[in-house]
Amino acid sequence: MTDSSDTPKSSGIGSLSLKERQRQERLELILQATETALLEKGYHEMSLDEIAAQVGIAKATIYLHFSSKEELVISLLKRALEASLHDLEQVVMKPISARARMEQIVGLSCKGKKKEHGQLFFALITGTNLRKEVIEKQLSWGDYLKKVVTLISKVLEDGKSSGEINPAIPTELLQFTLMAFLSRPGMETPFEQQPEEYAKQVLEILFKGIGNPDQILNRN
Amino acid sequence: MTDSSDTPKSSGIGSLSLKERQRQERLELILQATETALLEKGYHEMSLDEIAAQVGIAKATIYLHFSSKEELVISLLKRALEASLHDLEQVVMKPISARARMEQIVGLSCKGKKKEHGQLFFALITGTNLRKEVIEKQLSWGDYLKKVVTLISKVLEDGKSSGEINPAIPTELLQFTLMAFLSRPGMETPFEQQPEEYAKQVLEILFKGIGNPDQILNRN
Amino acid sequence: MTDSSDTPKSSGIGSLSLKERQRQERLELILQATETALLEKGYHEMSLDEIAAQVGIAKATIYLHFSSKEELVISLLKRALEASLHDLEQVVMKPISARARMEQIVGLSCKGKKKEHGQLFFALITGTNLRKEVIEKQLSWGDYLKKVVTLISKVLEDGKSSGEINPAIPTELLQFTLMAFLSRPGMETPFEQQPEEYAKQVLEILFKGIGNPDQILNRN
Amino acid sequence: MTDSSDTPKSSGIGSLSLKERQRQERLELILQATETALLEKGYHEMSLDEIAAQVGIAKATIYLHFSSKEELVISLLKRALEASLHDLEQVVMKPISARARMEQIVGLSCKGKKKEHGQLFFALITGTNLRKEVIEKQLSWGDYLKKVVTLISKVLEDGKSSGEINPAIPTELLQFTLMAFLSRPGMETPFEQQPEEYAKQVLEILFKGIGNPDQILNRN
DNA sequence: AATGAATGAGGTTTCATTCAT
DNA sequence: GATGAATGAAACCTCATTCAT
Repeated sequence: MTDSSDTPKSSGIGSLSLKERQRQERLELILQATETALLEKGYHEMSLDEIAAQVGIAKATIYLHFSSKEELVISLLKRALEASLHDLEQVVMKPISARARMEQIVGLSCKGKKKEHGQLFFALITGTNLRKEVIEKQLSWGDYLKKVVTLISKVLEDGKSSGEINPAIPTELLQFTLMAFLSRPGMETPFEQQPEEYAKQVLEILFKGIGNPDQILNRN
Repeated sequence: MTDSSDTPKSSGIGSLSLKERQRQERLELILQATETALLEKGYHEMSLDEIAAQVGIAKATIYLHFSSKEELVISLLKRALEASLHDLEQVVMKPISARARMEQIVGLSCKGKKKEHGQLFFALITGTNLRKEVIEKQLSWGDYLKKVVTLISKVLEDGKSSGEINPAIPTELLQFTLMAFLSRPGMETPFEQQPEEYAKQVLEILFKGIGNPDQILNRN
Repeated sequence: MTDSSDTPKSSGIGSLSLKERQRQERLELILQATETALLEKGYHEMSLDEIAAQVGIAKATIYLHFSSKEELVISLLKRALEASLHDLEQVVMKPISARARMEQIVGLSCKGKKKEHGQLFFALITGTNLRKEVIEKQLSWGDYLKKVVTLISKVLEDGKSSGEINPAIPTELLQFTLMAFLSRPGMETPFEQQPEEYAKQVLEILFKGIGNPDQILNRN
Repeated sequence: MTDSSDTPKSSGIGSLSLKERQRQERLELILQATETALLEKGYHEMSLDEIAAQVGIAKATIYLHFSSKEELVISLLKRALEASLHDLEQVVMKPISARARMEQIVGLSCKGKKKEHGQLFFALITGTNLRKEVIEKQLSWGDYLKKVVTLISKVLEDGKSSGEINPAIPTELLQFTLMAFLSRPGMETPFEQQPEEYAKQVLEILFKGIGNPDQILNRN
């Protein structure tokens, strides 16, 4: 109902009124507290009482910004998804080789965690414990996935065009292969502390394969 | 408290008494209903009222088999984890090439779903929405992962020994690479309906890489 | 409904049939377990599961002897009340001085505890946590009290007749005074381990009072 | 959790804010309803549904004042114990004869009932049916008894010093004797409607004893 | 605008009691 | 006759949501 996009009531004075700025700050605090709680405990274990206490406001005040608990979380996740989509787009558009871009994409999925936009891509949703129904309908998860796939496809096609990537492999399969490295299966990645190093290694494998080069040479 | 491993009183007649068989059947029904509800709605959204109604028994009856909601779910998941570990072990021990075994392992993660032992590996836990604390303490998730990694490592080492797999790649990285294909990032795999075909393709990529063979040859 | 006074079905053989004797033994075990649990935990905290387990029978078997949990406890208490009334009567009828009998009555309230008939008199009911309604209607607590008072009155009247007790004191007041020493206010009595010694001391006080004899003499 | 000792935010206006006063009033209503139910039915038979209905509020509202059923009852009893201790202390400190004070102490145990602070002393706890464990741990019943005994001892020692009480009788025995009259054995006291008259009579007996004065005189 | 207070709906759990074998 | 199994009724407690101030 009430949304973060509410326009301030009086834009006459300079820019935003003091009240309005405070309001925005509070909204930000609520979202941050929610993010922390959500990643730590998941949707159901997290209570609005807790968040209000964390921010230092009354529980009812949350309802001035969001019409329900679900809307609060959805709103948070939407922002995160948009941000991750934005980041992904930035990388995809870079004027560098396809492999270099792929490396950065894999790196993206390791950074961030709770700091920047809350991990990246899939891992974000995984830990929330939201109903699938909600994820699909409210977050348009399907649409999100499609956009991600489209962006990634562009890089892959670029790779094929430039001769970096084997054009014989169907793009659909390449998509899935790359995306498999973007979520985490509940276990820590190796090189957890050095995402760049990790991404480099993954790409090396991805491109050269794990097969023994001797046998491959022999095969030809 | 009461567990599925309770041995029947074995009155010596034939096999299991009628009562005992009925008991086992109902326990199985409860577990199935729970699995369905768990995968569909997650731990919190699922209620015992619902499960009891589904099975056609009174809610209190569930407590004859499990001492709490948590124990019910934990018990279900434990069975599934053990089953998946068993399946994995079977494959690992087969006297076939490492690559063939890896192909079957990847295939395992696609089959089953709710049918056989409830998906496989990680995906199973992902959708439950159980508290991390519970997952670790009650399910020994850490131990489970270690066992999986150990089994997979065996195949990978075998591959290195037989010359199938590039020995220059650290096994730790190989482990993670393979496991990345065993969980699903919330999206359908391509060839969803033909796990074997899908597994074959993945292995092809995994071994040969996605790099353009021409360039690779040139690089040497 | 079913009561302990059930007559055996076939009294034809000698005395009681084997079955019947076993039945009586089991009933006794149930009552004992109930007494223990009742004194330890009170009516509500005590469960039939617990008692059945203690005796080593199925919970449903208890219902072959008593038609409800309440009836079981009532039955137990009734027996105890009757027994205590019997003991009291024995003492009252003894051909000894009133004071000696009073001493023994006070002593009665200290002995027994869980051993014999479960404490005595009031203390028994105090710890059970039964609804007052039940205590009155099912146990006829009022009738019980009346009988106790009547018996005690006899001793007191005897004391007055024999010149031991001051005839100027109303018997009603004497009754209450003596009975005050028959229940315990949730605290241990002094001389807890020597009821006889304790009873002797109480009687000494009861007869001579706690006033300073010098002043009393002076007063006259 | 929230306790009756929470200080109002004291907004500086006059005394307590309207909200705060209403809050206190309802808390008082809850406690009264609880007291009634507790004395009437005991801890287990009494339900929060019932109390809420009695007060005319929702069940959940009770949890705004007390974090659990147990805490509610404990809180009620604590207040009553403290009040009774306060009353006792007032009497003990009065600059009147020991006997006069003892008379008032006995009188205390008859007044009040549900009206003032909920009976007095022991009788209060007796009817609640709380687990012994709780009574001891949460209510510090042992400590309470000790304080009562200490206060009473003071009066008794005073009596010995002033020559009112026979110094040959051990104080410990005197304590118990007096306290025997402070609890009620489940029966009504005589002179129920005139506590002062009753107390006077008890003290008369307590001091002079029930022995026949003629015999006592003769004995000397 | 902000909040403290109130609540209704729902969930898990316990047990005395019944019934088919 | 004895029992294991099944159950219904009820209790406590939580929390997202609303409302009066």
